[in-house]
Amino acid sequence: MAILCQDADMSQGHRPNDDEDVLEERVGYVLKQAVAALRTALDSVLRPHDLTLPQYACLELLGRTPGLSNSQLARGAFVTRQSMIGVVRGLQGRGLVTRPAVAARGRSLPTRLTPAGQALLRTAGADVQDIETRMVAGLGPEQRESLVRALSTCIAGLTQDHG
Amino acid sequence: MAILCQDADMSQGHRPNDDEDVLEERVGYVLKQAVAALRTALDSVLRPHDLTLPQYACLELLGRTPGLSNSQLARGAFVTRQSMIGVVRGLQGRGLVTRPAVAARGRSLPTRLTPAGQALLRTAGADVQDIETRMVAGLGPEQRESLVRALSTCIAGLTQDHG
DNA sequence: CAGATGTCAGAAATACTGATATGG
DNA sequence: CCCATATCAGTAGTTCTGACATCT
Repeated sequence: MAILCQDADMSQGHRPNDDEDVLEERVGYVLKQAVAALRTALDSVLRPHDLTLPQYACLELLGRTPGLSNSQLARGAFVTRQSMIGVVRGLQGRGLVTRPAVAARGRSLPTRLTPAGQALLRTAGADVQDIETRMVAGLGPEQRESLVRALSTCIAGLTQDHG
Repeated sequence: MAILCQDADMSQGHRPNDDEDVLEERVGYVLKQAVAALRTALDSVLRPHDLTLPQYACLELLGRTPGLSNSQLARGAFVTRQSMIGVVRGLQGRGLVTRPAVAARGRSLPTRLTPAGQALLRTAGADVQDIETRMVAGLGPEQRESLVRALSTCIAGLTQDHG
């Protein structure tokens, strides 16, 4: 049991022992805590740009890979397809992305950044980059590498088949 | 820029170079991916117990520290106070937690597990423990320790003051 | 007075479920 | 037929914002 709990006043009545299974419990806990902190920091720098995190993620994905479909964007931004429909429409209404009205091939409607979308991605992206830089500022290159490797191992353990 | 994106078909047009700033970008990315995988796994084992993740987090927090207030539970479960009100009421309606109607001291209404809540926490907690065990199964003890340390460093970098 | 807490209300974004339809 | 896609509808849980009252 672990996953969650914070610094409130958990000090009373718990007192981890620095060993046992406490360690493995804390992995899920600090994982969630780290993402919460990252989320808060990103929200604060995205707000001045009038962008939510899913919206920014959408822009970044399109800047990296133009022409992604709605489903691809949804998977990439960790939201449902239904939610991504609203996100893309919001960006479309602000003239940040374009989308063909009819599919040229299949059902996919490839979305692309407009010049305005590219400009916003550049400015907002710089602020986001600052956050990420600050996040890993306390880690050396090899520590960052092992962090990414360890997290990838965790992901693999969670997503593999088992029963 | 990074934070997000998944395995879809990002292979076209990106091709990370294994060096440069790509690494630091991937930290936010794999972080989010790991939490998403963890969330999915937890949801699936919690569903048979008729528990959402916030509900389970609430039970676990109360099992660890009986008598927590609504605000403390909210912080610990990474949800807002308003959301935790609904979570606690749901658990209260199922007879899993108890809460005094009036505050004995101050405004805090300390919540505690009922015997039924303790029993459910034991059974559901075992399933959750399995998930966490599977998540870190591919890591050695020292790798788990350095993972927790690295994440804590990231949290510190994100939460410290800066202008 | 400031600060933490408990609660309420309304608007907005999101998730979940289920359903329909098209295309490979 | 199977699967991925795009989209819609309804319900529910969550967030955000703002507000008010109580207690330390």
